[in-house]
Amino acid sequence: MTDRATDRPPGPTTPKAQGIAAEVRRRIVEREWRQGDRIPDEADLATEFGAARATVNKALQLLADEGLLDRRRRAGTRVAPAPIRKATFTIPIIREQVEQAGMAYAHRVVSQRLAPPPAALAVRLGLARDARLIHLVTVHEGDGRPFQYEDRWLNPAAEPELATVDFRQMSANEWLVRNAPYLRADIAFHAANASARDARLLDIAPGRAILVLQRTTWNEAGPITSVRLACHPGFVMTAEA
Amino acid sequence: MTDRATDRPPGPTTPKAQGIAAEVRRRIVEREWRQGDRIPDEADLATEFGAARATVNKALQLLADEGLLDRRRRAGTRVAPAPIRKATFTIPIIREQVEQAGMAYAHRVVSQRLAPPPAALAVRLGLARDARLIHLVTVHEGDGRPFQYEDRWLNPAAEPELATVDFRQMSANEWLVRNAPYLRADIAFHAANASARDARLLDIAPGRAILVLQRTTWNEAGPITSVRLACHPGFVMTAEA
DNA sequence: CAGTGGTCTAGACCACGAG
DNA sequence: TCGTGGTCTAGACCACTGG
Repeated sequence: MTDRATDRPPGPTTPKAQGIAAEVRRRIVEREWRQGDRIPDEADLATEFGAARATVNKALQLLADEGLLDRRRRAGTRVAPAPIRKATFTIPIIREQVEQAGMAYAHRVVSQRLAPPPAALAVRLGLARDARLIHLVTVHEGDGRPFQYEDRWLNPAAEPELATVDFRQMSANEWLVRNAPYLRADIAFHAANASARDARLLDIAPGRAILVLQRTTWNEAGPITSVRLACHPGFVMTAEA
Repeated sequence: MTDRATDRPPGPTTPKAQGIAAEVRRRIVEREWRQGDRIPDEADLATEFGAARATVNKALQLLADEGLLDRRRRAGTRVAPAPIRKATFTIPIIREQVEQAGMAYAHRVVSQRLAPPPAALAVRLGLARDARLIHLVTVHEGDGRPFQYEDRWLNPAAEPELATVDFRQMSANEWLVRNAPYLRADIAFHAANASARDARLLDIAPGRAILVLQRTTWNEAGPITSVRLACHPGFVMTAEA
């Protein structure tokens, strides 16, 4: 009997590991196993569920990734005392964001020029003060009205093709998403009162609250790009967990 | 030769699957395999890397989760044409957030009373208009100054213990994180100009831009809580990817 | 219909770290 | 020191879907 299915009569299409994870999750949510409790080890659970240990391992790792379990060698597996929950959101292509909202997308380049990085940026990116970067300001529009505007620095040293791209054809946002896989990204967002410049480019009153995203991406050759993205008032970012 | 180590002389401590993932990632980032290209199937890669197919499978699933690969039965594995990248952030206990910033934490309950949900909330949560909820307004302070304030609705029908908790002892935020594992959560955030009430409770000028989080969590019995969290100006939320 | 990924099993060795 | 999770292997069957 080398096959899992031979001893499971109807066999629903739900993978076994997910079923085990769901059952363990239920026991936690319904307090059958309480915060801090140690739960049976993988071998015991494998017996209970009639599964191989590898399958139980997969299920428990899922729950550990969710933050519901703490797993440590020798110490066993415990229900996390204060589950650290994570939420994930997608980094979209702005054009698709606009189009999914049912609006016609357009973007226009406000300015583009070669320039050395400002001091603060040079420090943050770990670049020399005299590095040659592309400074690009772009407005993304939906139905002809400003939707987001980005103030972006691009580093051709990390991504040589950047020097040859025409950003009027395809926005830097989209070009990068499609062509420049990154290894690491830092993201931060905060609220800000629109500056005079923000207000002008987004066509809103100064002082309006806007959501601002700062994102920097890196590959093995160094920082690719760092961008400040100012969103139109009313923009809502959603996530799930 | 049933052991992986016997045929790998030095064997660094990096798990094999991660090493394979790193190598495939490198080939993608460096354009050896281009967006849309089909890559060798699992069996071939297993041969190339001298690993079992299950190990290769694990590595490729990692990359698929990162959004770098598209995998489909029969069609094979391809480099994602427009990698959908995700970022994750942690849902913290506010007290720990404050303390990690080096401030003394305190919280105070502004108001607490039983009340039926407002119409909009009832719809959003799928509750009857006459449901009995706890409406709780709390201010979280760092070094005696307002840090965040929350306007929260709690549903004892989904979490009976809620009815007996003294939220002056432990904030609802912390009690929930520690005691009420949830199955699903919706999160949204946006920027807002502080209303008169926001301004009063956060001790700031009206109109200041604040970051607002809306979060609703659910368990199998229904919605547990829905909260509007208003953060002090200057608050920055960070994420990684 | 047949190739490819998805999943499971049984067995094994290893690394870590609590006791 | 030794129990527990971490990982790998070889083999197997299945589910899906492109050609």
